[in-house]
Amino acid sequence: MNKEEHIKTTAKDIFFLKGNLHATTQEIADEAGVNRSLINYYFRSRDQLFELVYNEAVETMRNQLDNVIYSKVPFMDKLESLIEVYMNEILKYPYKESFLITEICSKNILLKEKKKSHALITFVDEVKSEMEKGTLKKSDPIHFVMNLFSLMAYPIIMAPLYRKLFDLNKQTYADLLKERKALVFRILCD
Amino acid sequence: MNKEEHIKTTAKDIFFLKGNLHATTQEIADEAGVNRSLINYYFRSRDQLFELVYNEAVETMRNQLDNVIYSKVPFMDKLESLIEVYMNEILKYPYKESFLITEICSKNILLKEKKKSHALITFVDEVKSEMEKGTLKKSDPIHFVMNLFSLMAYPIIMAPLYRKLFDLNKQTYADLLKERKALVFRILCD
Amino acid sequence: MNKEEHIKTTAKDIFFLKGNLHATTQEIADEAGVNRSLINYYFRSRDQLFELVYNEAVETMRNQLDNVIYSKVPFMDKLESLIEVYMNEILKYPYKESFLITEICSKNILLKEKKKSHALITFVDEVKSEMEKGTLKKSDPIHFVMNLFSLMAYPIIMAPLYRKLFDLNKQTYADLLKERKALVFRILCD
Amino acid sequence: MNKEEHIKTTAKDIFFLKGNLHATTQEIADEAGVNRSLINYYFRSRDQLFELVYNEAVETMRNQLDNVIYSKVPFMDKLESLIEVYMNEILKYPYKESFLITEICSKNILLKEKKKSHALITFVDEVKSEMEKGTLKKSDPIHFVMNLFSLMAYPIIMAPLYRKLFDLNKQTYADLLKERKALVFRILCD
DNA sequence: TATGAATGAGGTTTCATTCAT
DNA sequence: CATGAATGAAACCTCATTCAT
Repeated sequence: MNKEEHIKTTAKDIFFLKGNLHATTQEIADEAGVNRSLINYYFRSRDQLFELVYNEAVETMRNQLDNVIYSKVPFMDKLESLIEVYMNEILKYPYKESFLITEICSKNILLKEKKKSHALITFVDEVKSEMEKGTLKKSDPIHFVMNLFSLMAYPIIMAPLYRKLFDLNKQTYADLLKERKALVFRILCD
Repeated sequence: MNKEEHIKTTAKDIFFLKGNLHATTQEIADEAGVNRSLINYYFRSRDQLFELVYNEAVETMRNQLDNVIYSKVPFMDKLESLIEVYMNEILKYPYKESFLITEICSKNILLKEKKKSHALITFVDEVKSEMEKGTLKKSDPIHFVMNLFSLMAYPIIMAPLYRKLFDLNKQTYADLLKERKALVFRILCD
Repeated sequence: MNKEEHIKTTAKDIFFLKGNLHATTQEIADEAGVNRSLINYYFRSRDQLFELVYNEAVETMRNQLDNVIYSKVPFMDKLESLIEVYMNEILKYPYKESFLITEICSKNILLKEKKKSHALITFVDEVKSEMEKGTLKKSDPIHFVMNLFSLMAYPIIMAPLYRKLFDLNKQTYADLLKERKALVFRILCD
Repeated sequence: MNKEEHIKTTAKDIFFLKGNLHATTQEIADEAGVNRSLINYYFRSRDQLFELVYNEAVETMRNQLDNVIYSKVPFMDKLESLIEVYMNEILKYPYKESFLITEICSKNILLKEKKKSHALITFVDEVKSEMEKGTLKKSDPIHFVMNLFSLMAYPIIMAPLYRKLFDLNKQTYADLLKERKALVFRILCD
């Protein structure tokens, strides 16, 4: 069993699945069943471990979305895939987005990434062209993108709140989220 | 100038406007221009200060929404007001929601509040009756509520990310958000 | 109601009756029902308040013992009175002795008092002369004094421990202590 | 040199030999010649260190007394041993008893220990049977126990006071205490 | 005389990190 | 490769005390 990889996986789960973004090195070490110093040995510092697993998670997501966006299928099929892929991914690590919000957005860690995402430009262009064709309702494509991601992400990252508010158990809520895949599609395309 | 109130306001801004949820007592004291111990003098501990300002912010929001929901106006007008009020409020302290996500949702702080919100039930009932009348498209009212809040909140709490992705300045983004008020209404009621 | 006197009495009870030698000014103020700053106003500092009430308690004790020692009665009567008076006094503020032990003995606060107690010398002289007369068993009078005070004080300051060890309620233990008055006398004089 | 053990020993001496019950972690660290945080590393908190060394000291005492009490020797020999052992032990850490008085007795830390000491019961029974045999003067055995421990402990824990009162140097007082071993025996058995 | 506000000293604890093996 | 020991930098909190009415 590769300890380095094991620590990374454990950390990823603690941070982005369990949502314990402020887990200490001790907590991670305990959960992974290794000595705390080992974390420093492999990753130099807690922050570097964090950054590493965060970047890996982002990378995985980006790859999947790129695959969809650059696939040669009609737009509507692409949109459907995108919803499927994105919602599945975000369900895997719901707190990765939370992290985006609280940590990255407030500090300006984002500023590091310089170039605008090519995949994003590609997708926006397709949206624009669909609007011109009349297959999508006309509006600023940015709104389209925002709507899309809002409708997908927010109910997932706010799951605990909504489950509480509407008194829903895990399975019921999971079913609700599954329904949303079709629902989101309909809202955006009708 | 009342220092107690001033510390509270400063803290609220640091926590929920600037998004520095982990601000130390020293940072808060410095920003407020007071001696650090004064924070303990008034609020006993950092945590109690935090809880206090958080609860106050939640309370303010709740009151505003209640006013809208219990107002005697036609549903569509009510929905319009609700969008107006909620988006304005969330713009005031965007990171209050972030806090909800990362801290409250992951731990089970939510469990404290026992009863389901009466205002929420009222609103859901109205949604249901509009669906029966045919003025809203039929679906699970929970989806309606989720859609509504997703479309409003997510673009605001993700503002820094979107501004970066689409390379937009503050004003442009603010205009975009203003546009959304009508847009969200249309999406839900089309 | 004289607040200065009231604070003093309250402090004395907290310190030497309840045994809370480390009571804070706040605790004392609360118990006395006054503002904490008032304590500083009257007594300058916590330490000075402490010293004051301690000295007063010591003074009271000393006066009572002096009265007995300098009284013109036969030695055996004097000894009986002394036991009566001392045990009653120590029951009033059992933790005053504890304080002696932990605080005064370890630091050298005692060094301040310069002259040997005249009353003590008087008493020791009388013990010596009783020993010469044969009414008391011969030994170093210091041992006599130590025995006397040990037998009286220790069971009182250790009351909570003994009550626990022998599983005795308050009243039973009080009765036991009352019995000791005669007992101590017998042990020393038999 | 094992630092953990060394810290414990140092703390024990500071607390129960020197009588500085309120020694700070810094003082202990300085005295032990270690970094202050090391105390937390090994013992988690100052309180836990304190409890640990206190319990160890109590345990040592208890073991020694148990050995004496459960030894198969005539009662009078046992009593002599008990005096020898107890006085030696209490001389080692005189302030351990002080702690008992001020801290434990006033709060109800004692309540934790549930069962009555078996050794104590054994000893009391033996005392009772000696009284019936007529080798000890008849009285409540509790008084016998109290007398015994009072005569041994009090002059030791009050040593600084008595040395001052009678103007005795360390050696003279030590000699006096040594004399007391026989003296206490005589008083109880005469 | 009395008090609420404000301060500063001093203590404890947590935690990431470094050291030495 | 792995670990236990050790360190130092923050952070927090409590409290006595002082200040200004």
